[in-house]
Amino acid sequence: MATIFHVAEKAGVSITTVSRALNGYSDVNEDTRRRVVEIAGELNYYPSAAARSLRGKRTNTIVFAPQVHAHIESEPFFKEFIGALALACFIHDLSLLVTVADSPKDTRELYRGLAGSRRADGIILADVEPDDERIQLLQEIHIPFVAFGRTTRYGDLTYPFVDVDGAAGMQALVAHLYRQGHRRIAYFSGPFSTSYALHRYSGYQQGLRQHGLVEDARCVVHELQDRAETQAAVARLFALPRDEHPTAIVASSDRLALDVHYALQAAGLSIGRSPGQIAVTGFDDLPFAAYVHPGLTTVRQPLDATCATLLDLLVILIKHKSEPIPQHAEPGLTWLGPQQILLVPELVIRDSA
Amino acid sequence: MATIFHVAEKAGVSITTVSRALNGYSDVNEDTRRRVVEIAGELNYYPSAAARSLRGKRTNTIVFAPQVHAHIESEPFFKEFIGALALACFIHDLSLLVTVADSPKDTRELYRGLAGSRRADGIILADVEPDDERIQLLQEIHIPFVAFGRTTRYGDLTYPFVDVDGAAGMQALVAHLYRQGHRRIAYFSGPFSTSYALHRYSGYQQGLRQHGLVEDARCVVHELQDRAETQAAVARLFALPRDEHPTAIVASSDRLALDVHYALQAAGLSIGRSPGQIAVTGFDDLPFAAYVHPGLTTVRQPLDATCATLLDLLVILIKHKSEPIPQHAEPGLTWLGPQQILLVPELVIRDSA
DNA sequence: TTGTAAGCGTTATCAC
DNA sequence: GTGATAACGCTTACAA
Repeated sequence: MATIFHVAEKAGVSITTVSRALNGYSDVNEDTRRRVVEIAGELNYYPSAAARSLRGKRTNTIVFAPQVHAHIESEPFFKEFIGALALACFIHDLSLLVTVADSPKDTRELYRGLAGSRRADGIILADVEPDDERIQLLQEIHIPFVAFGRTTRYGDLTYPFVDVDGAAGMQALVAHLYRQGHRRIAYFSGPFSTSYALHRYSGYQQGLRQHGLVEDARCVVHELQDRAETQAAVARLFALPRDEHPTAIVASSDRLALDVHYALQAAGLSIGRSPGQIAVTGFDDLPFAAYVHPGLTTVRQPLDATCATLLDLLVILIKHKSEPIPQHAEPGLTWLGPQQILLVPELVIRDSA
Repeated sequence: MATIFHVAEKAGVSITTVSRALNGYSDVNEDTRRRVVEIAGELNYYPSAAARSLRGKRTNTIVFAPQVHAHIESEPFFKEFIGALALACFIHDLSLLVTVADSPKDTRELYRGLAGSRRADGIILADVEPDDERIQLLQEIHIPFVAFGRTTRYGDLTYPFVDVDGAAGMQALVAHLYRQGHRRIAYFSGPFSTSYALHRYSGYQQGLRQHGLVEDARCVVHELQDRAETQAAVARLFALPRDEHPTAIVASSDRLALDVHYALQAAGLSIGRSPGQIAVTGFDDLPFAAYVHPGLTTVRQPLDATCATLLDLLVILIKHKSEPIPQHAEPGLTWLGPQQILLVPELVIRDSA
């Protein structure tokens, strides 16, 4: 494998000159540079990543470290996320390292290891929990990071994040349902272990309030874990007196909406916008949302924009370490605080609601 | 950030001793080792990955390098794949680097760069094409790799791969349909740019032959690109004389099966196993397959086993570089050649067929 | 059982 | 414009 020495030798110059020629320094004779570049090509020379990171302080690598393995397995959304992130990294000419840890303890160990071994310049966090202890850990460790998602205390605990405004998305959904004539709107949610679940729920509540509707505890179900529980919840809903049946069910995610979908069909209820049908909505706009029948009305997370923004932020943090971040204006983007960006999701209306 | 020097200093020993103590060498006094380990813990010391790779010849990193960006975006399967691979890497204590390249030319450049910069010990290939030029490139470059999927000439061009037996899966599907009484079985396929598409199709043909059925060119559609094309193809199918209508449609992937699903419903045709309904099958068993209604009968790719096997193979290749691979027997696993493994997929029967 | 020292392939600092 | 040379943090002969 060719090293800088081989190139230097063949070009008849010193390694210093090779390094400078290849790294675009100005104080190199143009002829020399051309020769060096050409020979580097012939020899198939690429600088050793290890030597570079050892010498310089950059690895040009960032880590995507989702919290729990369970998510990577079961939450289809995070698969989408990795794909978009890989693309964004490619654009930024960064390598993407993907790690998984099973338990919170492993996670701590993982982060410490990542920082200690200087394997990466920065970390992208996901699955942020309402009171995520990783934030503090990373701040202690002193490694640049950007989270996808907010803790509940993001106000005091100042740290960089990008989040999609789940509350706004849910409000748009409720407004849409209201316009369609719905007055009894149920809400189904998965576990509240991540904070986006909380935001989405509060968006639903705000949406109701904005239209003068009152939340009915019997129509709100939290912590739904699997399809069986969802089926039971749907059954309870339609065991209510007939005039108290909800006409729409808002699910906290597309995944859950599918379960609702299934449960309704199993219960012999029809899904859609026509009178007599039950409206169903999701959140995320996963690929299958367009494919189920009827097509799922949902809220699209701007995945590419999210990943691009995450990386933009992270790259700045890595470069300037502690300089303030310039807050530029851009449509669909709100600054909640320094380095704290909120993106607006988009309502996607299909036939289910 | 703590280095080996800090640990050595605080422990009152030389850096050699620290290195040996931490790397589990036998010729270190037990007391010394304990002290070193303890101090390393206190100081939060982790060896620098860069220094390690520079000195030793290992990076403990492998790359997942799917061919084309388009796949990462549009082929849901590869998202699943990354998740499973990340987990397998975690188990092997390896870091997983994910890269994407847009064009074949970029891919060449990417691989050369990966090898040249010694960023990783090995590569996992995916999206293998019938006559994939990357195989030869990687062999020239001399970097250990294992492919997920076969070229058509895998017999002569000896290279390591793991593949799921698509032909066997399709045969099982056809056999299942035959048992259900189907005699006119259509086949819909996406582009033949990857070789698994070819294998699946030939499995369909073999399946027909095994049951004395004859392939009807009018019921076989290839190179389906999007939903519109699929809809048109379905329309053509049912524009045939009534007694020549197929009673089942075998799709080459779950993704395509969803399009078929959609097209049939749009055409007012019902999907399922009852008389008068059209049977539909997929391939992959993506998460949504269980969620669509009716549940999609399909073939499950053993994803975890695939990734585990890929890594087992790759790790051996990295370690022994050129030693022969021991071919151990295991259920559901066939050795096609040295370092060439075929895994058997599993029929998953739901309500769509 | 422990320490000394060489070297992995870069880039940055200085001198020429 | 160019070239020695030190340093980055580690592992591994070799010496003690």
